[in-house]
Amino acid sequence: MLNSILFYSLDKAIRSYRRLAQANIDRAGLDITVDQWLVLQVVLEHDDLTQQEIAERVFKDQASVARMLALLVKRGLLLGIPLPNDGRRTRLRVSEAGHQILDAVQPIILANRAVALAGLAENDLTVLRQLLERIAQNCAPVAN
Amino acid sequence: MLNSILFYSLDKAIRSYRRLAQANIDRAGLDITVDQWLVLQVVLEHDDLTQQEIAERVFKDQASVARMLALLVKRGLLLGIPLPNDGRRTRLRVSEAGHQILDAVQPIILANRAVALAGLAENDLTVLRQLLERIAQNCAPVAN
DNA sequence: GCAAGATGTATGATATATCATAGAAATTGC
DNA sequence: GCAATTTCTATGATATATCATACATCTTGC
Repeated sequence: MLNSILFYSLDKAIRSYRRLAQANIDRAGLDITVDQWLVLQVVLEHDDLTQQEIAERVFKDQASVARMLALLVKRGLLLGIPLPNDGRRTRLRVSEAGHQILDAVQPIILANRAVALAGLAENDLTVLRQLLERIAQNCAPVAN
Repeated sequence: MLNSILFYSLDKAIRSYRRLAQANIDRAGLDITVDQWLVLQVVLEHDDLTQQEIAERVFKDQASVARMLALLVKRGLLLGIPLPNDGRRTRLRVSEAGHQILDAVQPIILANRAVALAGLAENDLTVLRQLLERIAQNCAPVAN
């Protein structure tokens, strides 16, 4: 039975949450995806990362990040300024429009989390996080 | 910090597992994706479901399932036989090639699960599943 | 300095995710 | 029995996921 498979529950939980999050962002009239929001947030916090570094932080791959960044720049949420010391890269900066959308999304994300985690105690979350981290570690390819 | 966000851990765990699973399937020389495998497995168990019903079982949407079924038929893993009592539908059946690939993938999936869940006690899994189900339920849209 | 290797980015190909909608076929209400 | 509604499937548009690879640029070794 599918229901007895742990990964089914995992998949279901994350997909449910993502749908909820996206629905609430859409409902607020904000034109951004959850994934774009995440990348934008990472750039806000660190504007000197390579695509690969961003990819590791958001757990996507470099190709996905490259396309998302191009889209965010195209939409005017990010600015790409050529880096003088490395001709391959551009320094990314969140634009004014980007800041506005991040500010608008922030409370929605917090509300979503509250809804998603309703009824879970602080201790539950700690246990959950530990188990999930263990699974991720178990699955990680041996680096070397 | 991203690391303190539960959904980050969730996303990371499921993505790690999916990558491991796909890598091992690929390594075995089997030409099927994890998602295709899941759909094929569902059809094997119930050959009279609508796309919508399959979609609910695998927690995808109908459009995704439609495309995956078309691809599975095209690849010869599924057979589509028109249903006499409903001109809109076709009865899906797993082909001989489909059975072969399911049989070949089965042990790999089991091995993957063992690797992913190494070090987790039976009790951990129960707790984990309950918490994940609760989250999914919290996020589910009110049906009516 | 320069050749070899490493790093950073972009993109093609294919698969999946989602919404919206079109079109066909079945069901319902009356 | 037929019109209105519902159900089922397919598909367009756009976004993301992944691998592979092309290409430019940087770094290292010597």
